Amino acid sequence: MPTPDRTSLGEIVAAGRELLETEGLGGLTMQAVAARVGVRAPSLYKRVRNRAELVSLVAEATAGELGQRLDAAATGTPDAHARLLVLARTFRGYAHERPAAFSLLFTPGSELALDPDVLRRASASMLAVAVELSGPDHALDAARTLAAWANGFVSMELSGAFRLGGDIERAFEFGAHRLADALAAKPDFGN
Amino acid sequence: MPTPDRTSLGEIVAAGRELLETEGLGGLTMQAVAARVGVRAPSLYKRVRNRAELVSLVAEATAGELGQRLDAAATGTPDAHARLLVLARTFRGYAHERPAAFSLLFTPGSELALDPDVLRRASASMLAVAVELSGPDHALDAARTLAAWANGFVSMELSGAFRLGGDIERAFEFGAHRLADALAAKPDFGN
DNA sequence: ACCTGAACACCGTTCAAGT
DNA sequence: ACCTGAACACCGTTCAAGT
Repeated sequence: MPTPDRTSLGEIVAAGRELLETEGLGGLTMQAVAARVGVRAPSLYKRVRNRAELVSLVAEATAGELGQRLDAAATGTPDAHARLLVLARTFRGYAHERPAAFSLLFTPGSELALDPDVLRRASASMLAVAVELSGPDHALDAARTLAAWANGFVSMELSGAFRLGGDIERAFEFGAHRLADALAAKPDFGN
Repeated sequence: MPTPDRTSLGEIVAAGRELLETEGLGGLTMQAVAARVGVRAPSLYKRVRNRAELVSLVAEATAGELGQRLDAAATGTPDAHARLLVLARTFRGYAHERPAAFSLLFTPGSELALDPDVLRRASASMLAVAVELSGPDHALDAARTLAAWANGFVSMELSGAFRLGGDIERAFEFGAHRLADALAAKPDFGN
């Protein structure tokens, strides 16, 4: 005897994202998600294999949203040097807006199962600016340098690792400007 | 009626570090730690307030060890430019050696309670090389740029975020060399 | 075909009782 | 003074039984 669905995968993932941001990853429990969508915990297993898969879907949604923000920011800044600065600030702004989601996405060794296509789209704008700045030969190296710095800076900032005082805003701008200069194509001396 | 101690805080932290590396953070349970030191779980609460404190102590031990490695590597490389490269490679080497401990230490938003003194010592060698390279005015900014890049690079590497092929070794060396150049003091144009 | 209560294994943590 | 079993609240997950 078929029954009308009382929830959906989209609703479940949305509930997971809300709980992540309000209660932290520890508060993202199957029971809390179930309560939020008006169902009992065992019912979630009809849409999701287990909690790990749900957490991965939440992270994937975050990656997609971050990628859209970066794309939107890149559009309308034709100059590559200026665009790198805009991308860096947008990346950091998103992390401040959704710190828990950002932490989840960039936690090292997290065993997340993310769709490669979503990841590709999320990093496309950074790769594009790297191609323009440093030329095709070192584009991948340059993109990885940029992504590593931005990710590392915001991760350390969010975890309170910058404890020696000073102006964090200024440190970020310093890094962004120095990187934009450093990644620009240089004459090739053979390495 | 006093009883001879059957374990110690040092033994407990050591057991925690072993479990972290072999079983992951999820395998670092109070019961597993207790079993490893030959005691029952409730006894651990005589030495440690709760699991969160034990995890913080494990992370702190990691920070201390990493700092020692960096100090040892810095000693004996007087040239600042070369020393930055050595420090970066040592940092990455340690992360590869103890990936789970590294991940724990640098997980953003982890709520770890770390001794500020241990953290200061762990970052001292990076700060010193930044002072030498970029002068006192921008030393803190430069150190943060360097630490952010190194941390971000290794974090992304460990979480498998570099999925576009290419030579990761080369990307690391590229970043290290470009940063060493970029952080060197430049004439001050007023910003 | 979806939803549920009951059950299981496993956590962290507390505490009275042992020695 | 340390250690323990028992107990509690809370997880994730499975499954037979309901509709």
